[in-house]
Amino acid sequence: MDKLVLIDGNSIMNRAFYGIMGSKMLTTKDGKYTNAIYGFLAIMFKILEDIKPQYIAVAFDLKGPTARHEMYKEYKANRHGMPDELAQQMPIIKEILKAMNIDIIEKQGYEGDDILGTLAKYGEKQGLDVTILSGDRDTFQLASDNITIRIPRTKAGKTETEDYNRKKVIEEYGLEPEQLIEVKALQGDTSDNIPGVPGIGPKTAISLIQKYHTVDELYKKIENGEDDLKGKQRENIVNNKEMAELSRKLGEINTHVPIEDTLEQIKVEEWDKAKVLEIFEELRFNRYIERFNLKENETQKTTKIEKIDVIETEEIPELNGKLFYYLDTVTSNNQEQIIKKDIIGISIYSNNKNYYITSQNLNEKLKELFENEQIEKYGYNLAEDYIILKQIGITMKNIVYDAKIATYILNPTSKYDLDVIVRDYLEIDNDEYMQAQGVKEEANRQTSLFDEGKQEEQGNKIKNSIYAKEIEQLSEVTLKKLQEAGELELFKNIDMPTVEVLAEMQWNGMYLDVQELDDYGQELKTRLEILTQEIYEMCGEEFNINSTKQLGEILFEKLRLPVVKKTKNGYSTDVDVLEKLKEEHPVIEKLLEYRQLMKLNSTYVEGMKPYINPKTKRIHSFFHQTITATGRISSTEPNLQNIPTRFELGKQLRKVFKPAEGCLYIDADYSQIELRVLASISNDEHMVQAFKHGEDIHKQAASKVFNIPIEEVTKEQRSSAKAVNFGIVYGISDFGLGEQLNISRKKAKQYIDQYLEQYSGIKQFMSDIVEKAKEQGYVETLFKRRRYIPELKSNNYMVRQFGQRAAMNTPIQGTAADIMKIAMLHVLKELKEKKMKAKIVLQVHDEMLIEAPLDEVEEVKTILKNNMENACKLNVPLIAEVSEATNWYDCK
DNA sequence: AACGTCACG
DNA sequence: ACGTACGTGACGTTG
Repeated sequence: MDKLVLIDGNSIMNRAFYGIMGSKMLTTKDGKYTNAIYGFLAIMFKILEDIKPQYIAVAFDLKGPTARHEMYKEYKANRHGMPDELAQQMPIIKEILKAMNIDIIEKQGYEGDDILGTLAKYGEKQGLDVTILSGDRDTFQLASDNITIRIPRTKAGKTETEDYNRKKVIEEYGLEPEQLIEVKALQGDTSDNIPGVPGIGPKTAISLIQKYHTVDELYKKIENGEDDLKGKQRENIVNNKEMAELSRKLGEINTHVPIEDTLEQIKVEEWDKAKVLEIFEELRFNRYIERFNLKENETQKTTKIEKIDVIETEEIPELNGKLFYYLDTVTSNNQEQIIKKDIIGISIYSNNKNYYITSQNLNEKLKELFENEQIEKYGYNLAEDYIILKQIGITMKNIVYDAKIATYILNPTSKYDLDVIVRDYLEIDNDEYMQAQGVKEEANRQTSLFDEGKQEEQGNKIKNSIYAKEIEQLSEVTLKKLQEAGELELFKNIDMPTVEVLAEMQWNGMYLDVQELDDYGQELKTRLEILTQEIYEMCGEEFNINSTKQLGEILFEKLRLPVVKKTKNGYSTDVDVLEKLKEEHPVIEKLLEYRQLMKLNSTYVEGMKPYINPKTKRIHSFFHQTITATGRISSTEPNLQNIPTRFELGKQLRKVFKPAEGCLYIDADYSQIELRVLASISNDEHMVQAFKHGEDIHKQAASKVFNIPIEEVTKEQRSSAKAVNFGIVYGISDFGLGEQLNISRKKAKQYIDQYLEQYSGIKQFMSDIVEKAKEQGYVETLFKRRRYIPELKSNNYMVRQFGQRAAMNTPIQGTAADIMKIAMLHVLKELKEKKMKAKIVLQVHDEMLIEAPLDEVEEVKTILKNNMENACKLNVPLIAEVSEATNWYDCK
């Protein structure tokens, strides 16, 4: 029997988009998304292989209302349009299908489902065996003996499929496929916003239809009093007859769409191979190009995967001054380690050969390699290696190239798993690479029977050797690209040296007094107990205060407080809302305090404890250099960059962070660094003057915004102007400023207009930078750090607006981040040169914290101040405020 | 896994 | 008519 495959284009694209997104977002060079296309094709090729159909067609939805919207204007009203990243992929998949001569069927006013249904029934009549590929279970109503619905299921990352024909539907639902329409009529469908009958879920709906067969019959029986329904349920069904009937119409797939396409047109044909190849090359779908031999006519550029031959040795090979390496590590359960990994070997790539070194005295070999200042180190994620080596007493020297950092600088808004960057920059698929090596492994297995562990060990050696080799290849490719982008200096002079600074910071860690932390936590917990009881009492019942859902119900339904703001799932109960409700009910104040204490206790007391290293009694946070879009550092496990400071109670926590015995903390803060950067790069006359003359910048802004002499500026006006200054840095919007200052949008707009009128240089800078960003597709910091902003090209207004703000903010935030990095590495350099014992222990964007022995305090203060203030030359002075104290709290 | 909330610069 | 300030990370709840 001939076979017909019908694909629901939108639903499969959706599945593919969300399915592949989690693991790794596929993109082309210029940042276009391709993950949905890739996934769609994977699913389609699979079904073509399985079924080998003679006929195939793909249905897509067109934009615009359908017959269902006419019946019910709320239909799919809860759907927000597909995300831009997906929408961009739709025209491309259609182009590919065209090149494959696969018929695309779209029909204005009809949904994909209707087209599929019509074709399926038509095909069945023509005596074909039909398979519908869809991610949507609604299509089950189409199942018959000759029509099968195939549903892809993602199970633990793997895509499996499940087939539903008439028999399977009856097994699972106990109903004929057509009866599922009746079920949906009662049950409704939240995803399509089909109402159904309130209070009836899937279980009840199915059992009702099993008993009454159809909605029509159900209501007939009720009219005749022949039903055996009771109570609330009967009432609901009776009262919602119209809804049920409407829902039935909405849920039924129309199998009578006027479609002109003939069987002849949907016949499977040969591809236009040249065209398909062209598109696949652009998308860099090398896997598919190979699989379908699309290059057969071209000069056989045999992308034959070479075999990796690993030379196992105890000796260090000839290196030519460069070490391309990848450490072989195993997880350690030694809780005293900062990074719980132990080195068991090292893969080295040199002179086109792969070496794997393991020996009785591996550590000695490693020391010889890594402490040798003559050998340049090339690797991946060296900050981690730095610590792992440090744990066995080795200090890595001459760090030159980190593939993670290089690719981060080339594009700070993507992912940097080694396998991903290898695919992006070398066009190598490591899975395939490994598999190709597996053949050798397979052969091994037959000659001698190794145990499982040995096999795995062998696999790891090969894998690590592939990595070591790829690091060499990556360095060639990315250094060239960095040069082309004008980012090589940034890479060499700023970001690479920063690797060591951050690794040192993690290694040093911050000491904290556990006893004091515990006492602090105890006080919080005692107070929380009391608050909890008080809140229960004032609300007249016990509930989970941490649940916004439950809290919302209590506040806005039980206590009938006015609803200030909504979230997409219900009532908002955030601080802004609670602050506005303070006068309405005494419980609000308690809630605000509860929230504050809860945060402090769970995040900062309990959350901190597990990270205290039992041996050093310190916290060794990770400082990530490749996370932010702007070049800032981020901190995790735990985040030490967001320890409370704005409110006194929270700030107290900083008292538990202390320097070691015989040491002091020296803390240095840049004053207004972002506004100074803005002044400098915009070269705005007034702002530059203000900073040159050491004026109060917010006060000056107030005098300009409110058009009054500087002496007459009130506290409130200064604080409003401060908010405007912040807003400017963020890429201002009248709404945002209004929200922040609790003033009308109109008023906020006045402030902004007045501000930009006065600071005309800033106004100019803002429009120039957006213009430039649109033109080039990226913005740059003073030190040439790039951020691509594809959002500017979006068809979505909101996304475009965001792109504009990012274009304005990134040069400012990013330049400030660059300056801080420079300052840090100069500070560390000087400390090292002078052989001082002082250590950098923390960076918080514009703040640097150093732990210094008493006798070094004065010198460290000078070093900090000098290096921070002279990190670079701007049109305005850079000011660093330095303080010292016996704990972090007292650093002012 | 996503959301709401809240901590920081 | 829509829904917004930039950049982060962690926690608890809920689906």
